[in-house]
Amino acid sequence: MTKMTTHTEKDTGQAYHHGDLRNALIVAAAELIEHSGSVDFAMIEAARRAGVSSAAPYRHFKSKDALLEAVAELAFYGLTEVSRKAIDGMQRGSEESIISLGRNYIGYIVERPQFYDLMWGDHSLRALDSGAAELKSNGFYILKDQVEAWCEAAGATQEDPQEIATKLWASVHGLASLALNGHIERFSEGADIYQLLDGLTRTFLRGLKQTP
Amino acid sequence: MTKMTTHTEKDTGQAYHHGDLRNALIVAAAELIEHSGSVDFAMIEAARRAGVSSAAPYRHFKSKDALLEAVAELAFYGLTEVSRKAIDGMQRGSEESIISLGRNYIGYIVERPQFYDLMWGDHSLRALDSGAAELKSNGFYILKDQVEAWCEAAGATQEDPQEIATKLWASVHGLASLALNGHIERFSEGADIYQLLDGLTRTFLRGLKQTP
DNA sequence: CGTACATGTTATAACCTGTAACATTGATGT
DNA sequence: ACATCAATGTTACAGGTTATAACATGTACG
Repeated sequence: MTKMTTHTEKDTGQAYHHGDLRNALIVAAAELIEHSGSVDFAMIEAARRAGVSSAAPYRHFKSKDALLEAVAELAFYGLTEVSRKAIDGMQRGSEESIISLGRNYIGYIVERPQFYDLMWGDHSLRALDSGAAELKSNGFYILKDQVEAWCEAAGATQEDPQEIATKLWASVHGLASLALNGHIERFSEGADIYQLLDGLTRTFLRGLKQTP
Repeated sequence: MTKMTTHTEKDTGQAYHHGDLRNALIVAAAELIEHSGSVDFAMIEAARRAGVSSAAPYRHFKSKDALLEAVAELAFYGLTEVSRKAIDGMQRGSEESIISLGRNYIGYIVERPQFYDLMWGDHSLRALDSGAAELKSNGFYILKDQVEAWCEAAGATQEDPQEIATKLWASVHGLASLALNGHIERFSEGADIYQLLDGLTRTFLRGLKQTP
């Protein structure tokens, strides 16, 4: 049913009554979240932005949570996009490309603090059943591909690349999460989060190259 | 009406009509969160559990958010407690004690998924001004102490122990966070999260011991 | 054309937060 | 004791929110 975020309407955008209300609501909700800093906006506000009545959104979304889930999907789509760009032109499997992915990941989250809860908060708990899970996973496979190449080059084949990628992902995700809560600044005074990312990644990869 | 006569209060706890309504409400809220799995309970429900009317809670908490913040503080207090126990009797600065702290941290989070948003979600963004920030930090210093001892023993003094602790914390926190979202199971099928923690920590520490 | 159906509107039920006005009780000074 | 006061609790309610029901309309399509 939910086929990504696109309605696959006529290209004019003025087909039915509104034309593209579903997408208009997603955009309106995203703007409201970005502006107000939280998901505590009223449905009628999103509807108003789209120029429809308060009940109209419920023709396209079963609940407010469903609308928020659609916004989250949009955010994950954007994350995948910028991730691809982050390693564009870089050598596959280089430490620099892995770090670039991490830097990009952190930047995406830190610059959109309002969306963190949407993407990894309680909403994501309920959203595992929908087809959106695949969308959320795309970014991981970009990282996994780089890690696989790195493993081949480094000869560290005793560990599963998928597991290594998961560990790297978790580390970077943790840095971003703590940064949002202000913990990075509090404990590592003056330490740039990107510097922490760089050091953490290189140390971890160095540890991998060692034969225990 | 109800005679809750548990008097374990400090100076802050008043013993007037109810006796300990503030704490009773915190406990009631925590139970409701644990039971329903989210913070979407009604204030009147917490009030009912404490045996008071719907408006009574507002004599002790300015808003529902304030009550949730108090619950979060309780959760952080509990985390610090179990963290202390996790390294009880272990050798200070050993890899095992660091891993034990991580295992304990992950366990605490994974066993209380309902509390994650409360502790690290959007609420924590607004709560940095209150004195609760210190309470939230106590757990970190337990880790930092172990890392400092580890650094001395390992002779890896070229990096700031506080920074190392921050990196370790971020890694473990990321693992816990991803586990809550079901990502660990999805990508590292069959991989126990505690096994990931163990491997990640040991690899990172091994990388630290290497002179770059 | 005319019917079917998706889409949008108005009205409204049910619920929730937080405040106002009033009631009660324990503490305190004399 | 007694009066008084401030803290605590209660009832009533204003304002706002989600979601549904009943109704209306325009688009597609035979």
